[in-house]
Amino acid sequence: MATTTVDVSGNGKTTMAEVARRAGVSSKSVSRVINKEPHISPSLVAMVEAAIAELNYVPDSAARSLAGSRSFTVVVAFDNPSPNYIMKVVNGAYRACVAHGYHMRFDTIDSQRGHSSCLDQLDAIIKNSRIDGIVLTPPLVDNPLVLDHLELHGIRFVRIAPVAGKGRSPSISIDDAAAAADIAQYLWDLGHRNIGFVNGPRTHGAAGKRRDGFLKRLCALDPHIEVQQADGAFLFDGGMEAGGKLLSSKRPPTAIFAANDDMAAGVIAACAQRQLAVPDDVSVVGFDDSWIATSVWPHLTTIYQPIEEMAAAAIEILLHRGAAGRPPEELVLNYRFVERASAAPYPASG
Amino acid sequence: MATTTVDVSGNGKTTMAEVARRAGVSSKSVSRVINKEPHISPSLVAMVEAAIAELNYVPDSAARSLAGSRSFTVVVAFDNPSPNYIMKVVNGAYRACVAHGYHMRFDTIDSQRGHSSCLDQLDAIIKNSRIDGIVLTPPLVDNPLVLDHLELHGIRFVRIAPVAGKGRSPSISIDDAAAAADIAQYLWDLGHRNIGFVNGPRTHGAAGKRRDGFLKRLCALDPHIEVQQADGAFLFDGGMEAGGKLLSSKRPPTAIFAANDDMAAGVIAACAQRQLAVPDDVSVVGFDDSWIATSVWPHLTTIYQPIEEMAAAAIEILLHRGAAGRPPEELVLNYRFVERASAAPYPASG
DNA sequence: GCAGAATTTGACAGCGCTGTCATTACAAAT
DNA sequence: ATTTGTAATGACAGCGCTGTCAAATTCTGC
Repeated sequence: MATTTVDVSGNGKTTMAEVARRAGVSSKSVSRVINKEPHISPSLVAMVEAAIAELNYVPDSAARSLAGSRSFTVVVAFDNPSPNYIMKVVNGAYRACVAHGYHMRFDTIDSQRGHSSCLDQLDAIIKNSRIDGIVLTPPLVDNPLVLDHLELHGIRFVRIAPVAGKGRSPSISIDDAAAAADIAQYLWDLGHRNIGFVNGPRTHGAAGKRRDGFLKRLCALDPHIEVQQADGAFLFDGGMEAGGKLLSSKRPPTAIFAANDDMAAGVIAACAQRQLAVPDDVSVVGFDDSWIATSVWPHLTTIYQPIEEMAAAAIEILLHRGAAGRPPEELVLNYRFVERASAAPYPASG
Repeated sequence: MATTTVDVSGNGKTTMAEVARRAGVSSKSVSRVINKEPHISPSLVAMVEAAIAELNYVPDSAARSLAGSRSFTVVVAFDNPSPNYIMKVVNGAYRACVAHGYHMRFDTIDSQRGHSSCLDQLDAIIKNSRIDGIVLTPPLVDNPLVLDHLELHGIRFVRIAPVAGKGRSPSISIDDAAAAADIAQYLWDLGHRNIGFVNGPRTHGAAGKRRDGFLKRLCALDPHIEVQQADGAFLFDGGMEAGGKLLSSKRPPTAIFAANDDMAAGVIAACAQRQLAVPDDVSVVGFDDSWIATSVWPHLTTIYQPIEEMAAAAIEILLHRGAAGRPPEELVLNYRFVERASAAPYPASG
């Protein structure tokens, strides 16, 4: 098909009735095609779709939600300390929503404030105005209370990077364990044999997967390896403190893998504080390829997660489920190892 | 057929007709009160408002936009490299929108791609579906083409931190010049006499204001002072490069003020590269108090801008204009000097 | 072949609100 | 007292779409 971009000159508010007239059918038939209702003939579909394309018709979501039962609104829920992560998710989800004529809301659920508060916040979101679905991000995705509550209220949801509750909802993730294993292998191949790990919060399932994948590969490489670990809560300060702990142990590691970039940046700061050069004295690797990965020196070697795509995919699944070809319930997207300058061979060779 | 009225406590499904019945008036009168139309008696207002409160009524925005001419959608437009800044604006604007039952869209306008492209992108936003207003953020706010275009199309807009085109729209800002002057004074009081400045992009008006305020105060303190400057484009790498330039001049400054935090972080990295300790050898001050301010070591001494409040205020002005007490057209919010650990007395005393 | 079922389409009535116009009430002007 | 004007309210018709129901059409099986 040629790229027939119909110009919007003067256009702007074509109605369903016009499309119907153009296609020589009733407006209800147009509605049926748009909503992919069952029992419509292929020829009807063809005619209507042609008319829609010719008139460059876009359904009015206000009218749709007034007449129908759907709100054309989905919400993206967060309980995450990193604005970089949130921003990417919001961006990806937002674009996908706009592309489908949906509205996107986003809300923060502070699960630190206890179970009941958490559910109250959830209630506020779902009762406020009936929503068509919700995208959950870590660490909300692994909170059984939240999942129970959503199921109880019959709210459809899609989860990004869940660890627990497999099968309770469609999900999008990357293979965190494999990515962490890649890092382990990378560091090993660089010659490092004394490697430290900075863990994320316990509530964050993906952090655990990264840890497991990392440790498992290291154990496979050397069953007797000892990996020193410290917790950093996914925050810069936590990473700095954890890095300090590792670096001042009796056997300081020559390489440290932090489960996210913020903590990796903190580890670099801890190195600087001790006059240790990165990567010459200590190699540091992060995870996420977030904004901060290139806002430290040296730029972080890290794992790129296609967060925007993941969020967009989550929206797609939320919106298209029940339609013709049902998309896979558990989508795993590709990560990418990003080699920058924060890790180097050991012992330093040049 | 039995309508299972799964009642929600109060909220949920009350219609305007119910409110009207409750108040003993016509539904149109309720509508008038809600929309603050002229020529309504105080007694009517009182009755209707009481009924609204008792029934916990919330107007349905889908129905409102279908029936009326408004879309209940505002857009926030960006052309900004910093996700931290965007995130804060989005957050503040979003909350304000939700509080008023409005939808928020946000879009990026890439003005690097030339004038016509820039206007095309703007057109796509305002033609897509008629919007009720637009919030402009720097550096879009000072782009005369954008302003002209918006005015031409009769789109109302509010600007955050504009420099040029005073009076062309309501605006929200902080006193960038005064804040920068505070920093100059602070550094001066610390004993620094050789001070460098890292500038933001030329297109970003506020960066210029910071520069001017900073320089002016320094000149007032010492008319013969020489301030070395470099450009950093508001980015980490740019700041690092600019810092490097300053630091390797024949007369390296003992203190550097960067026009935003990202560049300040870059300056710190440049110091580290040269084995210069911050703040002992070099003091560094940033601007914005963004996420990165506490994601570097030492944490940045900087200026806190109430970005979320500014964005929320922008939305308020956009939505309430024309209503009773018209808010001030040029709102100036307070900044706050945030003293952390990246600046110290010179010469170092302890 | 024909009753009964399933498929495919259209007519029509609202969804909850606002714009328009008609109507009332009452002050000011003639 | 009558006209004129304006403030204050209501009746009613849609906005653009979908749900319901009925009608037309095409299949089934026996």
